[in-house]
Amino acid sequence: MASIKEIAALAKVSQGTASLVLNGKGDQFRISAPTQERIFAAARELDYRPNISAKRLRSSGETVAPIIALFWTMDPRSQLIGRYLNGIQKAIHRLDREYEILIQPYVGSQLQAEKSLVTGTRFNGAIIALPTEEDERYLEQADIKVPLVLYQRSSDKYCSVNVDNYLSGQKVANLFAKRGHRKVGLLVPDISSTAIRLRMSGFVDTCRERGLLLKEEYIQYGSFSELGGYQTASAIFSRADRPSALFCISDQMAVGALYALHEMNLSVPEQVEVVGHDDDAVSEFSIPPLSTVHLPVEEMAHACVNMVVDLMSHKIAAPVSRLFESTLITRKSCEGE
Amino acid sequence: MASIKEIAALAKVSQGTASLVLNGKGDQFRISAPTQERIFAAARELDYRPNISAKRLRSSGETVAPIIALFWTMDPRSQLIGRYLNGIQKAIHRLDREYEILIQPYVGSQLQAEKSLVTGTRFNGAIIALPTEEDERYLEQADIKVPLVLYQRSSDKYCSVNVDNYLSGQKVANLFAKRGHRKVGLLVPDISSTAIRLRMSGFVDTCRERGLLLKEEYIQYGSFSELGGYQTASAIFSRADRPSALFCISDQMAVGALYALHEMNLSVPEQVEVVGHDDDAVSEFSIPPLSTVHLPVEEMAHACVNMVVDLMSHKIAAPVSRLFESTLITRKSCEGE
DNA sequence: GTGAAAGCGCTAACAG
DNA sequence: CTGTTAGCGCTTTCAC
Repeated sequence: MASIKEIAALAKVSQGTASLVLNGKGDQFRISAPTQERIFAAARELDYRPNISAKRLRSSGETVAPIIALFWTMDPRSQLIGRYLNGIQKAIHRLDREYEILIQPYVGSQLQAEKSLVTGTRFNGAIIALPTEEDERYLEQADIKVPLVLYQRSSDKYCSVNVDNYLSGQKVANLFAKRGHRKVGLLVPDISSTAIRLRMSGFVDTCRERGLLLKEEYIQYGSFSELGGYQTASAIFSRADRPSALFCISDQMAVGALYALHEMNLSVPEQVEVVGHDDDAVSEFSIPPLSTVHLPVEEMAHACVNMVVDLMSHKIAAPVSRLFESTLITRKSCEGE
Repeated sequence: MASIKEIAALAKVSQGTASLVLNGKGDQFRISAPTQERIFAAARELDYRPNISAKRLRSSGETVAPIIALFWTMDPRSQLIGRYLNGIQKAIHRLDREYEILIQPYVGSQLQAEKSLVTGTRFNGAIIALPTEEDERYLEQADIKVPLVLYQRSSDKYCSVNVDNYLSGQKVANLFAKRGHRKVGLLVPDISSTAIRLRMSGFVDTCRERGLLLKEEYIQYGSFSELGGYQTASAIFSRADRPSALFCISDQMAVGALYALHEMNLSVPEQVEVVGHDDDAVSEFSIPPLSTVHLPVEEMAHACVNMVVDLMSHKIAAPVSRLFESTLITRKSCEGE
């Protein structure tokens, strides 16, 4: 990467002059037009980009606030980011000190490509949201010294903020049992995620215990999207032998499922009861309104921020974790008792 | 902010030693335990946070890629970020050079609080998404030298990527006219945004031209959310004298409106036809599926990235703008001709 | 009008 | 085991 030194050399001026001109102060300092043009030409030729770190270091009249990075996977779940970000924002606002927040998108299962995590050269602390199982494995074996908090994951090695996912699955299965269902279905996002696996096993295990029939054909994996829900629900309910209740481990999928059922003239909740997961904004206004497992996203975001701040200021050292509990929200698609 | 120098002084060691220890290399360099403890204690006492810029500058074996910042408002529209981010990500991936992307959340109408825009000390170029009208005014009068692209806004002073919002409104009004409606309603997000105002005037003007009746009571302002759509639609349709078609300038609001209509036993599209705006993922799976104005978000994201990159490399100087056209997608809530 | 030089906070190589 | 030193790339003050 070309530095300002090289620009100066090429334009046959001193570094200082080059800096002035490149920062638009040429006229102010009355640098002659030809000189300015030579400098700009050199910059264009060498494709000059100022080094932000150097700029910032030097111009450090402005005190630089500590930086918290939020690693977020660039996958279909990107929908969820809005809600979580709002929580983060509010939590930071409440702190006594200023922080900069920087969102670092990364490709799921490619966390190891993010060198900044090990070099610690971009931020003072980080929150890693929704890592895939592969990413978790990478983290467990890696030696990361930057203060780190995992969101929606648990770990022995790092701090974490999580929700009892297994319990969430159990709650839904118990609800189905109480409602007198015998045959139940399950839609699972085809995403590598411990959280989703736990919700699934909580549900599956409890179904077994309570004698609910969860045939293999009643479990379908689809993309984390309305379309995924539509396709998988269609697959399950197009058979003659169908379940009377359906758990979708994502509200987005549940919305697609509701549509599929509507299309097949199966009425919800009369013929099929449906429960989603997450409590997205839309679920209160779907037709019918969707029963769902509410994730305390804002509270968890808050906890993440506090934890990473404490970690940065060495107030906590050993990995701690906070476990939240989700709540079942019953709406028309599957009323409570 | 305490620097490593002060830590070293307080712990009575040299700066070098302090650096070693604070970076976890104490054991590796066999710094004695008491010394290490003294250093850590000093750091804790002075609440030391390493200066990231300095770290990065120094450890610059890793070449630092130019940084593109994406300014995004922290308001209810945060839902939209997922789709746009995906577009950005893909566009960057296609470039020959590496870039870092950094998302900078900011509070709507508070863009002037973001000093980094004028100091240019955090990124090499920036995209500003969805500024409010107040933010636009600030930008017009400010003297910002960092390469800048406005997304979903137009400007004479800066580069911009936009869609013909006025035309979008016209298209919907024309559709309603063709469908033979006489009385029409309008739901508007109560957000300060030029884009939304233009969509609105395109719709209102064309309604007038084509002789559609858009009474004052048929225009409602609500929050950019399902709830907002629900409330405003309820307000319009609870009267005896109601419109037969409804344009919601946001799919999220449209979803709430669909629910309100369902609740009032007004069938869509038989009694009321509904058209949304944005083409969110959900609109294909609402009940009934929602006709909507498709925003070419991915293409626009792509254009933003290319533009800011060209700006950074001085390939373009004068402000240029690209205008996209939206397309009307007709689904069951309001079929085409 | 332009150049020279100092120094932002930090790390790493080298001494001792 | 710990201290000293030389910059990383940039801006800015002060000379000339």
